[in-house]
This record gives sequence, structure tokens and C-alpha cells, in this order.
Amino acid sequence: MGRKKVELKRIEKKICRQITFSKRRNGLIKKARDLSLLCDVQVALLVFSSSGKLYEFSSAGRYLLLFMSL
Amino acid sequence: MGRKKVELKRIEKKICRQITFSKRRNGLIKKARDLSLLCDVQVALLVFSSSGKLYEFSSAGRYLLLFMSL
DNA sequence: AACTATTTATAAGA
DNA sequence: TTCTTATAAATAGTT
Repeated sequence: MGRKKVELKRIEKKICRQITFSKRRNGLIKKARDLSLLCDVQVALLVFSSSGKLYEFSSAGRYLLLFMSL
Repeated sequence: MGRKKVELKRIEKKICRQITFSKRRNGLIKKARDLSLLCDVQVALLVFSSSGKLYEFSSAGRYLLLFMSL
């Protein structure tokens, strides 16, 4: 959805990757919220930036996420 | 993105709600995958249908999610 | 399940 | 970094 069609592969230029991350992360969180509201379902979304910052949306209350290296 | 602008509130007609759920759920999972790939970040997305079925995407390996009613 | 008119998201540019 | 705008992508209503 932009001036050019995007190739589905890692964006190599760091600055471009960060800008895209910011834009798409916000878009994804909005769509998660919309889906939950429109369709009355529970959604949990977690995004970790490469620097480790967590961005999230959850329609439910509190939750605990454990990454397992099983 | 359709014939009419959508109101951001629960879709009352069950059939319409189920159709929208199917379409948007797939779209959301695609966008989660794209974000992870393009921006090289970790993403976890979980969607529970009203009947309790789980739809998910995770760029990481295995994980365990616990909803807490604290 | 496919189609298509239209809205929405966003890539590039300013 | 925030705003704009051309275009790609998603999808609401229809078939």
C-alpha cells in the first residue's frame, strides 16, 4: 500500500527498516484492536523491536507470556 | 477498505460478524508475518474465536500463553 | 468462494 | 520527525 509494491524480504537499510517498523507496527496494532471490537473476539499481539522494546495489544485483561526454548 | 466505511463497533448480525472475522483474521495474520519478515522483529499474535478456537502466528519458536484473571 | 467498488494502509517524498 | 500524496493492499457488500 504505497508508492511501490514491496518485496517480502528483510529491508536491508536500517533507517528504512526502522521507519517501516514504526508505521506497520502501529497499523497492525490498530487492526488487532478493530478485529477484537468488530467481531467480539479476544486478541493478543506482542511485537518486540530489535532493541528489545515491547509493543503490545491485548483485548483481554492481564496475561503472562513465557517463551520456551523446549 | 470496502464498499462502505465501517463503523468501529460490534457487528450485530452473526453471519456478517463471522464473515468479517474470517476475512480480517486472515489479513491480520498476514500483516503480522509481513512485519516480522520485513523488519526482522519477533511477533506473536493470538486470536480466539467466540467458540474458543485459536488462530495464531508466531515468528519465534514455541511459547506458552497463560491468561490470568488476577 | 469469487468478484469489484471503495476504503484503508502505507512507500516515498516534502 | 511529522505531513502529504500517489499507489498498493485489504475488504464490505455483492454475486
